[in-house]
Amino acid sequence: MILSTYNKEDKVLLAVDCIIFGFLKDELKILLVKRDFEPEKGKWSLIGGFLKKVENLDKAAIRILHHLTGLNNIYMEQVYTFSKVDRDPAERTISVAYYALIDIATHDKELLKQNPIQWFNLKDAPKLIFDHNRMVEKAMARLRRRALSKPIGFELLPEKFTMRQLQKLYEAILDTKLDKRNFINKFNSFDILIKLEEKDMSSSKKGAYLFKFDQEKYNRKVEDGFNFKI
Amino acid sequence: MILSTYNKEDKVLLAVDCIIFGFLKDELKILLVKRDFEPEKGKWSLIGGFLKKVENLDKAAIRILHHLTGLNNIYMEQVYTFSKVDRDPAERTISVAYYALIDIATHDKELLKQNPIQWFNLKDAPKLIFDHNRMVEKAMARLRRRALSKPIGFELLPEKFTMRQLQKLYEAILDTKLDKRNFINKFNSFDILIKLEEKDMSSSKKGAYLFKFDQEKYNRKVEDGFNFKI
DNA sequence: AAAAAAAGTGTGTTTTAAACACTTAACTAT
DNA sequence: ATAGTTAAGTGTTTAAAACACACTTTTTTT
Repeated sequence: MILSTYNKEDKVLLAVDCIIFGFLKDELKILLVKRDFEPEKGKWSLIGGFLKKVENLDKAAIRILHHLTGLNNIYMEQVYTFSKVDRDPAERTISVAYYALIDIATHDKELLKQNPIQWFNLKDAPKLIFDHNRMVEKAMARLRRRALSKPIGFELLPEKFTMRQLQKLYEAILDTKLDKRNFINKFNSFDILIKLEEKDMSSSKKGAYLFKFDQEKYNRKVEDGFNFKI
Repeated sequence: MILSTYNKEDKVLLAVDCIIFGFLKDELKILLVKRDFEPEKGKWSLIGGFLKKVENLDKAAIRILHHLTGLNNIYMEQVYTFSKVDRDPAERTISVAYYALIDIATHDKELLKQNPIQWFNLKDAPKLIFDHNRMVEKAMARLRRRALSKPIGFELLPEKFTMRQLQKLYEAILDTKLDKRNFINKFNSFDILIKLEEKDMSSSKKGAYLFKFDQEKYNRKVEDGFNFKI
């Protein structure tokens, strides 16, 4: 067999850029890195790198994220491939965007060592290089769609959380206010939460019951999907 | 500025593969091509080609589809990027899948000239090369999701169509039987159809009223989305 | 004139979504 | 000790949407 079949075809650089969402203090956040090479050195950027010949894109995303942040075992999902001809002024580069959801508190130690990396509130994140802002928008749209069709929260919240935190997470993602009672009724109907004896005392005198996800039921719902109508 | 910034990075071939769906005689169909080069010469394949340095992916998809089928002005949408290391045995190739919906009857003349191209019923399509069957599955999942969140049909049906055809289309996409009365009630509630005086006599003695889409209302619904719950 | 084949049409029931406000618990300040 | 403050917790009623369901009409064929 001829191995040079495609010889006359153009080859391109294939990048992977990661949109890492986190949630802390009722705010959706995004992890950015100060770029330390040209072009656009010193500007804020998504966490990114190049695909190597011997790995697939999922692997590349994991490797790149780990290399720049120290983060391990983060589940990522492909969002979209961006290919405008002059998106990177230095060289023709196509970039595949991946997004991930992580609980900021859990992963804080891993992150703190790393230097030019920082969480920003999604709302007041800086302007990013190239088409990275469009990537964030696209990932955000995906996250919103996901929140309406599957349970979300396991990856973004600490193991134990209050109903209020969960509601604030949905409010942040869907960018809307929700009624407390309807939210709880609705969420309970999914039957994926376990109410704990324990209370969280940090946000009120009375204290708020903590919940955790029933992992098995949660996963089943992720498979089957549901309809969370706002 | 240095243009050799990324010099040490690997470059790869970037392919585009097109999943072209059609609808005829109550059946969802897919357009395939008999591959005329190695590897896998003579096997059935999605319509595909390689990205050139000077075009973006959307443009490449349009060019490739036109080149192999003669089809023009077909709206395509990116689905997913496939990157398994050995997906193409000849050379490391990443492929971006695009899907499109077309009305078979309207485009038949353009297609007939082209030789090794053929419509297959989705159900009994042949085994395809590489990971193309997975691509079709992924595109099909996208199509299903799309049918539940936006109107569909404008691209797949002839200009004038019967309620029965529309229902059969939804049944084919969602792979389920729907109740005639409920389907009509539901669809009418979207208010995007115009009932014509004309009847289609081809499928019954009595004849069935023809409908067409109200283009403007249809487009508005595509923008806003809706919830078609089966 | 009866049979066959597809088209056309509406209602009642069940389920789901949405709106809505007061009580409880624990602390704080006087 | 008492009144005030703050967030937590909890159900019901109403409105809308989904679902189940069966007979009549039109025209051709025999």
